[in-house]
Amino acid sequence: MSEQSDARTRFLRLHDMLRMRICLLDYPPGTRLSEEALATEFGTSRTPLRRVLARLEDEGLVVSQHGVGNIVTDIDPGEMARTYDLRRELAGLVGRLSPVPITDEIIAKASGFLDQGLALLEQPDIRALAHLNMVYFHFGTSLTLNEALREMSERLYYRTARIWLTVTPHLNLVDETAIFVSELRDSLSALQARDGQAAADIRRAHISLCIARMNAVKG
Amino acid sequence: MSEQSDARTRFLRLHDMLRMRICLLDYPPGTRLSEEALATEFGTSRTPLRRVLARLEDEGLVVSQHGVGNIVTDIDPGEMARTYDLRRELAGLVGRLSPVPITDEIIAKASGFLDQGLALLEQPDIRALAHLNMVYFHFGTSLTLNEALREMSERLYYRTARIWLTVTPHLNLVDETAIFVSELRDSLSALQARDGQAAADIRRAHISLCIARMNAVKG
DNA sequence: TAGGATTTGTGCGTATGTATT
DNA sequence: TAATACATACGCACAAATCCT
Repeated sequence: MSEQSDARTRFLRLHDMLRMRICLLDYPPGTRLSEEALATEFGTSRTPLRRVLARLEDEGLVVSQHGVGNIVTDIDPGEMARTYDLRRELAGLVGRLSPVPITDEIIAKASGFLDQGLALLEQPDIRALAHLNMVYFHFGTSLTLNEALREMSERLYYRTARIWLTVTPHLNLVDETAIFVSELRDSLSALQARDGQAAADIRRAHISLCIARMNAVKG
Repeated sequence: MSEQSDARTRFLRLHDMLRMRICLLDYPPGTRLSEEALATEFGTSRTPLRRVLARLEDEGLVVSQHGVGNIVTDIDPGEMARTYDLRRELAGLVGRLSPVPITDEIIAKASGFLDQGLALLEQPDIRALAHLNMVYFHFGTSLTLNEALREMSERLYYRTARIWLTVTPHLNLVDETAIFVSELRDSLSALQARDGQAAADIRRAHISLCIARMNAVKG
């Protein structure tokens, strides 16, 4: 079985939680993450938390300064734009490097995402939209067997996830939801045609469009 | 100035040293890296070393098992092949995503690498070749301003650096050196023409050829 | 400028897990 | 199976750095 050691399980859980809080802006840029406060909250000592914060620092989500604190990093628009450029290219590669065969199970998952997206259209919620986008992104990377491509894509996703949430309030939430739903619909169509490359190209195109919308807000 | 805190400087130094030892096969796969032994060697306690080992684990170079040790990871040929596939694509992207203008200084550096390569032809040395390859790789990634692309490329480089060293003994060292020198020569020519995309394409092509040579050994 | 409050970094003793005898 | 040896994981006390008064 895929038993995990207790320590590793806790590490992964804490890392996921903190990363989620950062990416959903529960901890906006500049927030100080106190080791002692978090240790108290999670019922551990500082030591395991320091391991988690170290990884978040490696991932570029916090910076740790001796005598100051663990500070959630700021979002540099220029760097975010360049990171999106790379994410766009990686999204296309998912269809070309070791793509998985499209199974009925995959199509069912895509169909499920579309249902959830349609539900969000009825009852728009930026936080739920961000969460669905995150889960859908993982689904997208699961369509390649190239482990390195998956890892890099996800790493970059979490580094840029926040910028979308900060910009969307300036856009129209309903519009953004509709755009996302149309992506889900296009993606499902491509997968139903058993065309993984087309599905990847659709995600690639939508990243391009997302970049354009964010640039429009900036300008 | 770019002052670094003492702790961070030490962390980076230890991380570089251990990563180098792993990638140059001073620590072959399966080696156990004892926290206490390393702490004694570097004159620290185990705590800072655990931070370094944690990062090496995040990078996929070691796995840490409670009660067992920090073990240098094994090299899975299939995963290495897929990682090389991605490295090849990223090498091409360096020429397209935020490429730096080619300056005389850059050309001078490339010229210096060629000189060092030629010196290695006179006196072949697999270890020196591996080291020059590493420095040249960093030079290659410095030709893009896209930070994420640089980071991902380097991360993947260190993950695959070992497979080349394990395969080369089965190839001909002089031949491999000559191939590398020809890459340096082609790269210099492209840069002298101020064509960064051509330089990136050359690196991309050489990664393809390297994959082919390694596959030939395997078969 | 100096000093105290607060934070992260370090060192070490102990708990916990693993492998071997 | 149990006991022993030895490894990493953890918690805590203290050192070092920073900030504010």
